[in-house]
Amino acid sequence: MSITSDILRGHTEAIILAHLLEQDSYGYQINKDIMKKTDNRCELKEATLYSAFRRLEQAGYIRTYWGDEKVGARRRYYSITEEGRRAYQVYKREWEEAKAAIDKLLK
Amino acid sequence: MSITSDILRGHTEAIILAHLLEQDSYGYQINKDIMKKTDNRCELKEATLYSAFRRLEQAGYIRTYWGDEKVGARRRYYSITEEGRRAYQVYKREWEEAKAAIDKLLK
DNA sequence: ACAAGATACCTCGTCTGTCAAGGTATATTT
DNA sequence: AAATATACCTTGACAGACGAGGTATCTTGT
Repeated sequence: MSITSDILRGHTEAIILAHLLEQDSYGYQINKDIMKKTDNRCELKEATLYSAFRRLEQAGYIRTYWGDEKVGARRRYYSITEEGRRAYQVYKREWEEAKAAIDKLLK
Repeated sequence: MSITSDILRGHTEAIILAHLLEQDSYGYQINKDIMKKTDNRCELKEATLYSAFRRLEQAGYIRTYWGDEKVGARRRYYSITEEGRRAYQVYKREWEEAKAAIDKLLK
């Protein structure tokens, strides 16, 4: 069973930042990683992903640069900024709180 | 800190059903209960609540009737149906899965 | 007596994130 | 030569949340 987008909603940015915390990456790869890590239960659709990238960049949480692939399609890499790291900590704490609250409500 | 609506989104219906599992209730009361149970961290806004009621009724998960208050404002009560109970179990399982998945993604 | 606040219901229109559908280009496999 | 995988992107529609507004009743403080 896959996880509905309404449940994932609001976590997209945190999920992306969490990935960039480990290492710089690019859209296609991030997408694949998320699916793999969750046994295909979470899938961020491309359009969703790219709009999240725009928001994160706008907010100054990520920076972007083009990879220098000699071969194959070009890749746009993303890296997390200091501000992004701080934002991630907030997202993370929000998640912990939300988790506790929802657990209390869904007995 | 309060929980953003984007994080709560997708759980509204489950939260309402969970309440009706315990006992029949009405909008205003449900709203208060949710806030109390979560120390004011979760607040479903009225408009949100009522639109969820409409959806749940449409889906056949809840039934509604007017209370017979002799005094005070009239109350519209909601009660969960058998179908609603089954739906709740699905919502609940979805939540457990989503929780596990997001926990994996937000290290 | 009157105002303010709490209880209780509701609707309309706006906003925002998701995503289906469409597009481009390159490399590899059949 | 066609299909598949990699890799990027945009547009427009949709759905859920909610701010702002409304109605009516009862209680409390002054």
